[in-house]
Amino acid sequence: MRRDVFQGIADPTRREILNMVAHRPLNMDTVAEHFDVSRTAIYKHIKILIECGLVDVKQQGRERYCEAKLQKLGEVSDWIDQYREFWETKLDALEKYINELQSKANTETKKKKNYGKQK
Amino acid sequence: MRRDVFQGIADPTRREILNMVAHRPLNMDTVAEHFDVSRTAIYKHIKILIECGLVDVKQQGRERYCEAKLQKLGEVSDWIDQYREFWETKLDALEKYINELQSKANTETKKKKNYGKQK
DNA sequence: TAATTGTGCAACCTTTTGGTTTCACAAATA
DNA sequence: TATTTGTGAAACCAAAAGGTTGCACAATTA
Repeated sequence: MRRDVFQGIADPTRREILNMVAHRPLNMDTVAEHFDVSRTAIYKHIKILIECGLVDVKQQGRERYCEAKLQKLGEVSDWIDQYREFWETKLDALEKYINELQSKANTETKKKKNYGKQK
Repeated sequence: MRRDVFQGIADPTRREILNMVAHRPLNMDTVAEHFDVSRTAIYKHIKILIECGLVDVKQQGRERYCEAKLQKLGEVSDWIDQYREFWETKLDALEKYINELQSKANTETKKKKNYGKQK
């Protein structure tokens, strides 16, 4: 099964768990008590968070403390950043494309993109 | 079914679709041809992207052009930003918690968080 | 007009997701 | 020692995700 950060944060319960343990490490049951689904259900969510590297577990006596490893969020952040200009300049894809066409027409540059209909 | 941006970008195929149409609007089949799964499978992905507001469709004759609406990525970006200090300062949750404890001990402030074991 | 092209959708399938209840077990506590 | 507490895991379930094939149909093109 696919286990990447994007999937890790896809579920709202998991984002809530992350938010809890981001502030301070918490043991399993403390996390679970915060939700109205079963303890086991929360364990499964935590397991997924562990598998995709967003949470780390430290044993302490019989308790297991979850702590957030938020560095992984950087992957998502980086992915988004490459598109930031598309929305922060208030241009949508179409406007941006038209701009590209116009500058191409003006400077007679050769094609760089390859998604076009090539038939 | 849940339809938010987090879920929209959870699937790698959908991220790839988004990347394609971010650069310029493309009609359905052009997008579909780029993948080795069936056209219908890609349509379903596009449908999800539409439902969570990341893609918009413009009819043009019998063709339907998908264009990216990347503003929605801002929601994810904002969510991540609230945790940025946790990883960019190179502190993990535990260190940060210890720091919090220390400053509390020093200034005798009252508790603000409520995730603690209150039993 | 006939054939092709771009699309939508229904029906169906398998795997994953998100949940449950139940049992087991070791550590801490009365 | 007996009980409570924190955890793990198995067995099971319904629904959602992600995929398929096949048909329908209107717009375009030969």
